[in-house]
Amino acid sequence: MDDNIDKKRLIIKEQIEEARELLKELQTKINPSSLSGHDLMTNILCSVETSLTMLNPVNVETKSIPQSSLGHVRNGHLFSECNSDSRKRYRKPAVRWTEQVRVSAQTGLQGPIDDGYAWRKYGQKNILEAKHHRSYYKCSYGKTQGCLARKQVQRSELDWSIFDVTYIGKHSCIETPELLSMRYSHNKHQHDQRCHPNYLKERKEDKPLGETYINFQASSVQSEKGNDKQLKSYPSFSICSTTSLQPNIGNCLEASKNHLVSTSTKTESRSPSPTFISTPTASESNYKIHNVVGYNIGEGSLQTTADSRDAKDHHMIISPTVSATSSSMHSCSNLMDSIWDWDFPIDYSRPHF
DNA sequence: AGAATTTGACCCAG
DNA sequence: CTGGGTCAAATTCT
Repeated sequence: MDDNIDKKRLIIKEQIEEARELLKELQTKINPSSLSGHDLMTNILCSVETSLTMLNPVNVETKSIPQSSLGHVRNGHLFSECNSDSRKRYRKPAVRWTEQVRVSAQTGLQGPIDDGYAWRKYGQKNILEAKHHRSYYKCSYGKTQGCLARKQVQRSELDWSIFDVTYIGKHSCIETPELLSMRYSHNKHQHDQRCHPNYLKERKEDKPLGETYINFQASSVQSEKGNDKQLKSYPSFSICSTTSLQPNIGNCLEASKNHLVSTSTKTESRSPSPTFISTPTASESNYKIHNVVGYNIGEGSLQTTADSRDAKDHHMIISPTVSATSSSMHSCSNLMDSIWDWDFPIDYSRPHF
């Protein structure tokens, strides 16, 4: 029974990974001057990554990522574009997620390198009780375009070959055509990177390569309905994303009909109980993805993240019967966009899986 | 010379 | 008070 589920998940995962790689390929073929097209592809890629994440909760090492070691984002600094008044106002924490990237002697020079963005290192700290220092990067366009994206890179405590890369905030910068064409263009990218004099040095230090793990971290949201206050915790989810290249874009998003990854909400003290719901399908090779980002609130409904613009209406409901199909990339993108809120309020406790 | 990195000091949430 | 995050001057690199 468990084997059956694992097989199905494996197939779904392979299909989505295939989709991801082909989307990246497609992205490189889009006219770089067409920002909307590129943005669309980026959104789809994000959605695919998210789906992969939901499919692989148990594949990630159960390494503890203590809240303290992940630190926090202070409003004043992260949102430094604010004037001194608005610095004091509450701002939602920026979206934050962690990728774990494995580096090995054998595969160190293969696979996707970096994330295609230009980063500038602005700090390095030794972290208490951590063997390895943490490096701090911000987007190179932070000054010129006010992009607030940051990332932190730290070698894993448990596995020397794994780097924890924590991304904080969305890129708001407009990339140059050169960057756009470089992004997701594996061959060119790898060539450029390897030929860059800094490449070996950077790779040795903080530019992990190869297998990637992504942890979307848990959050707690206090919602108000009338006079009732309710604290809801949204469990984290994680995924190991391998980088296999497959030749066929075919139906990448035809994932598992009747497969649903969901998690339950909790109130106050109860632990969240991540649930993988699966029912048999007629054909294991023909899958369709359901909304995988959401929270089971009972009666067949899923609840997703808060609408940040309205604190009193902290969530929206998505029916699990809505499904994404591969018939239209655009509709898929819209759907995925609807289920993933980049302004998701997040806290930084360790993954549950 | 300009860009990028390093590193000690500072800030401030917890 | 502690320690993670950031700043910015000094240093190194291209």
